[in-house]
Amino acid sequence: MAYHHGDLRRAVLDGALAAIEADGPAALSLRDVARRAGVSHAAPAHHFGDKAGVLTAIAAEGYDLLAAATADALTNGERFLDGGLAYIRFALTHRAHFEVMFRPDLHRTDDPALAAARAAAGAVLFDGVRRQLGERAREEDVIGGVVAIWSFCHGFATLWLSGNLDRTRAPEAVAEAAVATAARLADADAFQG
Amino acid sequence: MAYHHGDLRRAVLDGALAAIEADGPAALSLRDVARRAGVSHAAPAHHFGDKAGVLTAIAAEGYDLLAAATADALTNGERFLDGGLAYIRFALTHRAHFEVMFRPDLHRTDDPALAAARAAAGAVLFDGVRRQLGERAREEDVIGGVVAIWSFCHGFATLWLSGNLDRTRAPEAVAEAAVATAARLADADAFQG
DNA sequence: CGTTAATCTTGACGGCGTCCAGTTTGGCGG
DNA sequence: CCGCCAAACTGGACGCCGTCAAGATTAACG
Repeated sequence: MAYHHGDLRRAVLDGALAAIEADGPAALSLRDVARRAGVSHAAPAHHFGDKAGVLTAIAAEGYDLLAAATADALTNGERFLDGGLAYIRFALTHRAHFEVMFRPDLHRTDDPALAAARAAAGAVLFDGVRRQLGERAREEDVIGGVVAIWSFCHGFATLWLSGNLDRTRAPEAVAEAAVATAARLADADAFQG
Repeated sequence: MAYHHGDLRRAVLDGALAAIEADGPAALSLRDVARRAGVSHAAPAHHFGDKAGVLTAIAAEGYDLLAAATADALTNGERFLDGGLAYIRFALTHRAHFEVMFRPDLHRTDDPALAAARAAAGAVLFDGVRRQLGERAREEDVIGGVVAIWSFCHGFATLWLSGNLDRTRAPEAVAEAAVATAARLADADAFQG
């Protein structure tokens, strides 16, 4: 085994992601990750400083991936919901990233790289909604739209990942059906009882 | 210090809840909880068997509290959304419970008491939606309504708790504004681009 | 080719969850 | 009122963890 690993940083991230995917973020052990990477138990700390550093890097990477995944759908998607479906698809296919990103107690929220990645991903969301609503849309409506679609998609993804939704149908189909139902209920003034 | 604590079970739960509220579930230490309860480090295990046992009990208690909190609003609420606002309010005021309930990797998901509490809370949600839609509602629509309102409210609560939403306004106001915006967008066929 | 900085190792420390054998205590049958 | 049993709790041990400090190894560059 070479003294220098080559790309230990990447290896630690990948090992941590695999471990989180398997057993959740709580069960992550840096020593185990180091062991699997064929490296001493203290090596990871040299690249990330800290366990929180590893999770911070994962969260930042997650925001980058999320921004890339949603950017297309939100700029080119035909429907308001297409960006949302991309969000859901990201959460389900990058479960480990997703679970770390929205757990502030696990990482250093003041990390500059993380803050930048988060801000960029947020900008993608806002711009996409603004574009859907047209340039003359009131800022108030943009915010409302962002909160609405973000909350729905985030909640759906979280509930799906935590096993609270019926998984016999495809997630996209379930989500679309829910939105369609909600739209019909809104039309029928069901929200006002 | 008396050899018998009196109600150590409750003391452990309360101590754990306080610790989770302060630093998140990942930072929970049974030894620390025992210390604060004035009891030996191995005492909690005698009541819960396990750290996962403590978290399982917290999750079950959370589902009971959630069911109670939403039952009123969903049966007596005038609007479809009232139950949802109760859900959000529960999440924000019982943050520790909420954060454990939806993290299956932290507790024993096959625990009978937990499964029963979860099923009861789910039944409250389903019945509330069914009542809002009328007895003649198709099961398909009930499911769609449940997924829609549950996803939105759960996502909103999660995003709020993780610090991703603007907290200068009251959560209920932000949530209602988002729903109103989404309803108008649905009316305007904005979902279809 | 030598020096310097980055990379990694080794060992130590305290804290953690969990198991185990032993101690104390409340409560119940007599 | 007493003795006894089961429940509650203690104290210590074990292995694993994250983190720190000091030293060994290597890559890169003048």
